[in-house]
Amino acid sequence: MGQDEETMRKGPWTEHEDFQLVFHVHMFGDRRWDFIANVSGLKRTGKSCRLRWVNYLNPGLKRGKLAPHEERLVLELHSKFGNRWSKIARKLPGRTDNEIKNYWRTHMRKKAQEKKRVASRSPSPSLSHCSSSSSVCTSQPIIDSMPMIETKERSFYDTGGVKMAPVMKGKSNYKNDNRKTDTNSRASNCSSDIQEGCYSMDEIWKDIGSLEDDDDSIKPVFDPYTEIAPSLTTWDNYVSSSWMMSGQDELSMTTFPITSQQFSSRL
DNA sequence: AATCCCTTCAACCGCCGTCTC
DNA sequence: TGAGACGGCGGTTGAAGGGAT
Repeated sequence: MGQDEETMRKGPWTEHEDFQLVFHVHMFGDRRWDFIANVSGLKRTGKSCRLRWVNYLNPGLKRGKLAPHEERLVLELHSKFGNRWSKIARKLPGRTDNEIKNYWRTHMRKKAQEKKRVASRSPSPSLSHCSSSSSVCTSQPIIDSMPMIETKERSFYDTGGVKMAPVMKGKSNYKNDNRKTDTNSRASNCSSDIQEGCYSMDEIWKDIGSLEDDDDSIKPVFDPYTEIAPSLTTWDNYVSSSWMMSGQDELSMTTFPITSQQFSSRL
């Protein structure tokens, strides 16, 4: 990799970075992450790009709480596969391994706490207790040595309704971005708009679509919604003809087909 | 109103398997 | 066939939100 480790950005992604990543995945497919990391001008590792895409930006992702049938499926599959999160995730379209892993940790911990509480209250040593609303009991230990912290009682399946916007959840997804200094852009108001889903990925995709309409020099090589990666031929043709790869390594923001200004004006 | 504590989840790390040369 | 590069996976961490006190 051409990028110096120390110049690599870490931490939360900004809207602009997301936009860049989405654009480049749209162009090149979701396979060659190191290439995308270099070409996009993002100071991120290929790994980081992949993770952001897989766990957050992929348009095929479902957002919000797991449906009851999904919860049951997770329980069933976990009893079958254990902590093979990616394997479990594959059975739940639109859900990521990270999401399921987090779900398992938080909800199983709750369930374990509840179990513990019930056990300590009831003199009965019965171990057949299952969470009141759960129809599935796992046959193996619930938690892998999870620390038990006594908390307020709450039902394991306390769904409480989905109150988050499709993409922007309760808290901002752009923790350390520079919108505070960019007072003119729509992004500058984003944090207050977040509850209303200020700028969802749908919108980003829409924008990318309209950009392509505007400028016929930018053509996707695959349809992100079909998740078909570009063929190698297309890829190579594209690379050799569209980008001036002579400088290699660094196709920086100057070659990014959308300028920062255009980007902010679209926000 | 201020502070504390708990919960959530995005993102990082390290390891391992696969691919490419 | 071996080495290096890369991608995928599971475990873990830490920032931020929000409820409780």
